[in-house]
Amino acid sequence: MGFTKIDHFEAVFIEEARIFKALGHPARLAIVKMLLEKKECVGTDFTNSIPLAQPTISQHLRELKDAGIIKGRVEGTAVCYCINPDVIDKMKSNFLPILIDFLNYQN
Amino acid sequence: MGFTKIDHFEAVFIEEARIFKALGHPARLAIVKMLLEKKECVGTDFTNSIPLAQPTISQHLRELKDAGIIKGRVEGTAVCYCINPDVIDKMKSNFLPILIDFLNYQN
DNA sequence: ATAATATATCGTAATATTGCAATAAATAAA
DNA sequence: TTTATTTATTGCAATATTACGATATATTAT
Repeated sequence: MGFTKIDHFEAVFIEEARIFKALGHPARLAIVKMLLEKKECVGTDFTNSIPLAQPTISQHLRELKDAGIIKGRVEGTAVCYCINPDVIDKMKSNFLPILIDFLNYQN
Repeated sequence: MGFTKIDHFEAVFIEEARIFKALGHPARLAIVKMLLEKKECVGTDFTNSIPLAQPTISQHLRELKDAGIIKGRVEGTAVCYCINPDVIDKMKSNFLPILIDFLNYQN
């Protein structure tokens, strides 16, 4: 079908999967890594370094925004993007535990 | 189009996005968390606790296997699944750095 | 050999995702 | 006001994903 039967899963699982999914595309990963490094980027920074058309990049930016990973604020004709500070807490509560479980995993 | 122009992105990015993508579905996240906790599960363990049809779960298991996250070994009529030990290194090299970048992020 | 159990595969339908050209919208500069 | 710049939206085509019933396969038990 192409949809996810999210109603059956715990809310925490769905939220966590949502973040993983948002990071599960090379272009979105590139965007996030640029923001982690440079703190702030405008749209042209992405269109200049990511080999996809501007509307496509705009779409990926919106997906990251919908997932709560980035934020944008209008700055003249440009939009200045940054990591959403709220996502840090999500990483602490969701990502950190599962990563630790992976690293502690004994065969 | 629905396909990803992976040819333009660095191999490391693609590999990393692939892992995130594989974890980006509640059912697959549930499978992985069960395996991290119980070390070993057979197929019925998943079909008993995840509210999806058996073929659907089998499909998710294969995706996790294709992404290199889990392994399966035949055990009588059952298949015994576990975390692929190789994934630990992947987590160390891909997952850990970006998580640290998130946690160290200063606004 | 037959039946039971467990998993995988096939076929198919519905929905989602990815990508881009064209265009709109919004602000800044001339 | 007109033009340039930057971003978002629309419309569309192609491909991918999700889900499940039916069925195949493989092993074990009777």
